[in-house]
Amino acid sequence: MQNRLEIYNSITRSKEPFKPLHPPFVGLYVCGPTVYSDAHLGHARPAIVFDLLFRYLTHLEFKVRYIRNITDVGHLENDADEGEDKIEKKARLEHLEPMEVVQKYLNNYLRNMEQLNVLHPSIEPRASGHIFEQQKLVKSILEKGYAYEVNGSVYFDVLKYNEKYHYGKLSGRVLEELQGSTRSLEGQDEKRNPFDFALWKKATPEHLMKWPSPWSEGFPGWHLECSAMSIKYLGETFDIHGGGMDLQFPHHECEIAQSTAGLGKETVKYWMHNNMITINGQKMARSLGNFITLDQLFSGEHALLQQSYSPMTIRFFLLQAHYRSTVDFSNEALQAAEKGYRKLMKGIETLSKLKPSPASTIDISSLKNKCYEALNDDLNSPVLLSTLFDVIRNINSAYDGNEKLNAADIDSLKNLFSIFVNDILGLKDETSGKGSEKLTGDLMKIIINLRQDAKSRKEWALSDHIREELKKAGITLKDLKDGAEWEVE
RNA sequence: GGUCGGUUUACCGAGUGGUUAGGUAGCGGUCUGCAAAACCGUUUACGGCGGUUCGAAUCCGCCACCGACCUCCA
Repeated sequence: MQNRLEIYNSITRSKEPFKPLHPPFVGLYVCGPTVYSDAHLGHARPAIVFDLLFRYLTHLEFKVRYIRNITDVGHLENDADEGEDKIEKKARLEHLEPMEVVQKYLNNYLRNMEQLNVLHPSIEPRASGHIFEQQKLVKSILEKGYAYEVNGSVYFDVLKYNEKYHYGKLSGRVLEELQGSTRSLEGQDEKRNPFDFALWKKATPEHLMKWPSPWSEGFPGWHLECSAMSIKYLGETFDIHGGGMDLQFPHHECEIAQSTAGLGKETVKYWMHNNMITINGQKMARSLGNFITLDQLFSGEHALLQQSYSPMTIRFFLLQAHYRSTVDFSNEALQAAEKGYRKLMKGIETLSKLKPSPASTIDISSLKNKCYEALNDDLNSPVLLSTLFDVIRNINSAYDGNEKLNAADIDSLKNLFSIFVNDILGLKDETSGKGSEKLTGDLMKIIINLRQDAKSRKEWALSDHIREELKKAGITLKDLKDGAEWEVE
């Protein structure tokens, strides 16, 4: 099983057998968010996709070091390497320190990830904490002659790089074509070519987040942090680098160029890219303003939402599609996912209630293999789920007495769901815990309504009896002008 | 304009050159005091036009439409 995993490598545009560089160790780096506003549905996608990969590799007994960075510096608001820093802009708008903005939205992002049952990566490094490493890489690139300094800023020399290496190999860009199509922008006169990109930017006087360097008081270019931090924690060559498809160009292309120029060799073996969430057929993105935040999904408070959707519904919804396909948001699709998710959870509960028969009428011997085959085929979670639903139907049939399962088969099915549903897909039953609060509320509503009926019929003995019994159970009932409220002692 | 990807039954969404994906919804039935759940059955599709083939939704070509990237972006 262990060596059968195939993953789609963006750089070769084909599925390849996964062979770690140094088994049993696996290095995995994924581009995390820039924390300057609430996380939206689009942020959940890579988090869940690579959580699935992390969980599966761990299940296969690889020793995975999973790095997911937090970008807290260096993202400029406007066109290429010019304009205001996004975090600083938000800080100005909200009257906060830039690092306060970062902390606020980072906390929120991490809370959302926990709600989605996304495991914490091994390390969650922040760009601002790795300025030294980034400067070191800039120095190395300068020494090798692939960068130039102008007025305290350092730019990567793409043309020079392309003489020896291949700029555009990941995204399929051809430099001559880029030359024609790259927009000419204001304030780019420092660059030798419009497709050159900043490694270090000299800060303007009003810029808040800046650090001393040999070139100027300034800040690192956006692409640099991932190169520097992946090298620091995973080494000069590592296994997998992931992220959203929208990062393929220019971000990942520039990363490849920087790392290759600085180290003289390729760093990443497998590039994996998850596809986008769309809404009305268009990409969901902060900059397009068509996003729904995760908090809004969980609470239902958004004009486009007909209801709230639980974190596990969202997780199930995303796992029902393959990670390289786009997923279009709609209430209809989410409601279907909610019901499907509940059916799965209920089926697992039914399994635990099943009474063993002497012999089974269902052959479950090939199930586990089918599940592994689905995952081994480039993490095909939809096919895995379809296999699991076939099992659910069998379990329900057995519960209805149409099929039979013996004790050993019931045990191995329990084991199967524990592995694939809980451990690998990361789906958990959320009807207990948080759900029980809702249940209590609903129960109380029923009791209170019954008591109101009794009161309206002047059945005071009964209504007092209900109140007393609730008191014994630790619930205080308070009659209001119309209706009643209650609280637990 | 360039590069890349997509178009599947009512909706979502997999997939393979010839055999039921799965979920949701609908319809009929079983069960049931009613309802719900569950089960069984059912509706059976692959953008258009050509080509290859004994056979294509699956391979090739052309066309149409949609999208992503070419600015920041998950």
